[in-house]
Amino acid sequence: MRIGELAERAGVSVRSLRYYEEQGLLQSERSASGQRHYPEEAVDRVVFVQRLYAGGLSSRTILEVLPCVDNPSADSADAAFDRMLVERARLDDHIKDLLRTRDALDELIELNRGFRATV
Amino acid sequence: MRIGELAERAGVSVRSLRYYEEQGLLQSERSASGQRHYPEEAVDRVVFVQRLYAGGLSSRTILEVLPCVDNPSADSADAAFDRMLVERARLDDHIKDLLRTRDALDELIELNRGFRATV
DNA sequence: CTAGAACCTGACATTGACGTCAGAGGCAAG
DNA sequence: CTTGCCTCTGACGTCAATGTCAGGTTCTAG
Repeated sequence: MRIGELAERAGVSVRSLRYYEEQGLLQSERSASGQRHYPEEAVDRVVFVQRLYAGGLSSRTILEVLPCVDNPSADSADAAFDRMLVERARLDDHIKDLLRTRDALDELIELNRGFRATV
Repeated sequence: MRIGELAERAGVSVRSLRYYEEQGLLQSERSASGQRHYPEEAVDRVVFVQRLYAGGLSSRTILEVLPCVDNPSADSADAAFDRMLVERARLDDHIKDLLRTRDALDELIELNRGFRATV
C-alpha cells in the first residue's frame, strides 16, 4: 500500500510516517518513481511504534528496542533486551507517579465537593 | 525565605520559580531591593504545581484549577471545579493508555525471554 | 571594606515530534 | 489529455518548560 493508506489505517499523519523512516523505525520499498510502498505488516508496526511513543520512549530509544521485535533471537537482541527492561521500569515509575497525581486530584475534588455541598 | 532556598526545598530550579510567577502560579512579596520572598506554604504550593505538571497539565490549565486550591468556596471555583474533573478524567485515560503500553512491553519481554531461554 | 554568593531583568537557545508550505512530479478516471 | 488527488524532497515553524548567558545589583561573612 502507499503512504496515504498506511497513514489512515494506522491513524497517524503522512508526515509522521516519513519521520519514522528518517529515524530508522520504519522501512519502505520504493517504486521506480520513488514512491513508498508498504506491506500489510507495516500497519501493526506503526501502531506499535505509536504505543512506545505514548509510553514516553524517544525515537532513539525505540530504535534501540526494535531488534526485540524484528528478530528476538538471543545474539542480536542483547542490548535491546536490556534496554527494554530499563524502559519497562521507567514506565512503571512514571505510571506510579501519575497515580499519585490522580490521587492528589481526587483529594482536592473531594475537598471541594465538601465545600460545595454545604454552601 | 528567598528564591534559592525555596528552589532547593521544593526541588526545582530558580528559573522555574520565576517562570511559575510569570505564569501566575506563584506569588511573592518583594523586598525593598526587589528580591522575592516566600512564606513556608510556598514549598507545598510549588510541590503541588510540579505534581500537576507531571500529570500533563499545562501552565494555563493549572492556573484555571488553582482557585480550587486557594479558595474552595462554591462561587469562585465553579469553572475551576469543572476543569478539575475534566483533567482528572483525562489523566485517568492517559494512565490506562500507559498501562496498555506496559502490557505490550511485558508481552514482548516474555516473548524474548522465551527465545533467550531456548537458545 | 571587600570578596563571593545570591539575586535581578531580559533575552536568546534547546528539545522532539511533528505541522505546514513550496515547488515539482506521478497516477487513475473520464 | 487533463483534472484532481497523491506523493516526493527540503526546509522552516511550533510549542512549552526550562537552560543559559549577559550585565548589573544586593546581601553576607570575615
